[in-house]
Amino acid sequence: MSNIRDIAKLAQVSVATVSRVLNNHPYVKEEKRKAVWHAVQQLDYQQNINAVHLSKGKTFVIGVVLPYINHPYFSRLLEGIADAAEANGYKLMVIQTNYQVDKELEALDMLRLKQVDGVIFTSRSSPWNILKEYRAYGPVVVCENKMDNQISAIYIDHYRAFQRGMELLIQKGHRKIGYCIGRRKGSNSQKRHEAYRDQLAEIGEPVTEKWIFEQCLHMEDGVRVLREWRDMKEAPTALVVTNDLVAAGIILEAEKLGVSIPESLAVIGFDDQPLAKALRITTIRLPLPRIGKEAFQQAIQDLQIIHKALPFELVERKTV
Amino acid sequence: MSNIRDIAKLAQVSVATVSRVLNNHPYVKEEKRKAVWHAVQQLDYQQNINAVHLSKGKTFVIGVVLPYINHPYFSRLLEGIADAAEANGYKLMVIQTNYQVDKELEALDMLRLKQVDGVIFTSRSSPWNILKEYRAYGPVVVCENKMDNQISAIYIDHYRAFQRGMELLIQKGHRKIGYCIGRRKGSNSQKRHEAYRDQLAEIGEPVTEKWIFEQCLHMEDGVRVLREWRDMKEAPTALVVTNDLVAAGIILEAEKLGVSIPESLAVIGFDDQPLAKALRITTIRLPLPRIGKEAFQQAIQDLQIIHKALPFELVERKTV
DNA sequence: TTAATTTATGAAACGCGTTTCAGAGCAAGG
DNA sequence: CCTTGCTCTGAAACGCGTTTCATAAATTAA
Repeated sequence: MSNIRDIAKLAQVSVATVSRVLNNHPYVKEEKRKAVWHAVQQLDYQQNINAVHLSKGKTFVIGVVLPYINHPYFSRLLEGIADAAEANGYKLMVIQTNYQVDKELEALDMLRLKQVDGVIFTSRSSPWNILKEYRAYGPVVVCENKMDNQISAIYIDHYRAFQRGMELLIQKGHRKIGYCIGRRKGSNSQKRHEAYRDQLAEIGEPVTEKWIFEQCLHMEDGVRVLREWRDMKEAPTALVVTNDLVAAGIILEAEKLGVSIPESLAVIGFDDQPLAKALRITTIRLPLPRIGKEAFQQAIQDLQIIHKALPFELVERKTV
Repeated sequence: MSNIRDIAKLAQVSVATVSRVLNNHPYVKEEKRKAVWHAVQQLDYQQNINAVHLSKGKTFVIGVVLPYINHPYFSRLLEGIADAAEANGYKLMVIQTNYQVDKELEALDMLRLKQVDGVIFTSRSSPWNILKEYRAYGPVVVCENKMDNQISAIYIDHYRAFQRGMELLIQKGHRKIGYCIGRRKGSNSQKRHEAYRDQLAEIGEPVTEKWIFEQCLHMEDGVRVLREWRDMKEAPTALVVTNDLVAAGIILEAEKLGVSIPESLAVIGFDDQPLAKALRITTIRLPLPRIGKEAFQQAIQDLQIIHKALPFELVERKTV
């Protein structure tokens, strides 16, 4: 393996000149330029990017933490991030956390150790003050509605989005409404719960804990929910399902068990995945790739801390 | 930012000793050890991992190239890789290529420039000799049936898997059989075509080009296929669909248009995604996470070049 | 008691590209 | 003719952790 000094020697110039040539800097005589390139060929020189990273103090890599890679919500988010990264000449380091705090910490440590220039949290378990602490080492961007003057946030206003879903159901005459969620903690989930609570209060209905289905992430969870729903003595007439995949599971299982949707049970999903369209699921469309894109932009250029809510959109189809 | 030399000065030891302490090497007097840790605290020392990478000539990062992040086939593969990486203390650099050769080259360049210790190709567009060329810079692992004594391959025997699907259809009496594929080139696709051709020859049927549907990756493509199928003067009675998502699109669209499955059209999918189970799609189950896991193992330890086919399994449900 | 080990430590070299700064040479401006 | 102001170069410093090698000191084995 030859290095820049070998090139300098062979081309009879200084390493500074070699560096200039390799990086296309001006102020190098044409003949020296040629001599350098010639030497590069001759010695089959390969740059060691780690030396560049060390020297520049920058890597052009962004860390992305996400709980599950194989979930369309996060896949689409990641896709948006990846497209933006590609467009800006950045690479991505992907950390799958399963919501384990120590994995999230690993991602933050990459920032501290200068392995990445910034970190995007698509979701998290770690307490907020940890993120703030690591903010000192570089940009940290989250995808949730959290106002903090040190950390940028690109998010969906999940309170309003959930509210929109509730409104639709209420407007259609539903009063017994439940919901499905991935997990209870997490600020996005909390916002949704608040919307749920407030909307029910609006119509004078109490919150029924049994109608809140947790651990809803995949299709199988929807199947589980529908079965539980069927076995309830007092069951809701409508469900807000914070994820199309779960909504699809519910709907397909309902079909199998002869439960008519939306007559016996109205379902509204979230995300507007292709699956939702195929199954004609009424859903709240979220601009996931765009969240990813804007979060990325903020991760590489966090000069101004921003908190930006992106718009959602109700897509009415056949399940409400 | 303090560095190891500042620590050495403050602790009144040499940098070598500091390094030993930080890495828990033996042969350091307890008092010096304490002095070093004390200095580390005092100066709030943070290691610069880029210097470590430079010095060690290794980064504990593996590059993963995949055409589409947001596709369950690749998501599941990536998930397997990510789990294995996590278990082995490695990080992943993910490169989404959209099958563009220049993006694939970027991934290979990371290997050349020592940014990653190895590269896994879950799929590719680049010519084989390019991979071979870059093999000199480190392990390159592919997920396709390709025998080359320099590059390891962890794959499904797509010839046999496709054959298995065809056999089932033929056994059920089908003779007019078409298939759906993501793209025609790509060695996995070629193997499948060969199986298709050979199985048809077996029953004395010709290959009908019109019954080969390309660009089938997403649900929408399945919708498109079903519509095209419906408008055919002479249409196949069965389709081998190399991806459950597309199979689902076909089935859901068939339902909408009143086409009965499997009576009017038999469909066999691939992968066995949760969606296939939910829609009761007969499919060939592929061990995607396991491919990812084994490919990863090979990427970090490619002492022996191997070519390993992993087993698939026919899962009979209701669409054939 | 002497030889052979083991423990402990630091200087220096190694991995390697970037960038600053001083200085030289040369052309354009006044 | 003299002063700015480019153009062009290289020495040296900078970013920073790891590892080898020589050496000294302390044990243990013989």
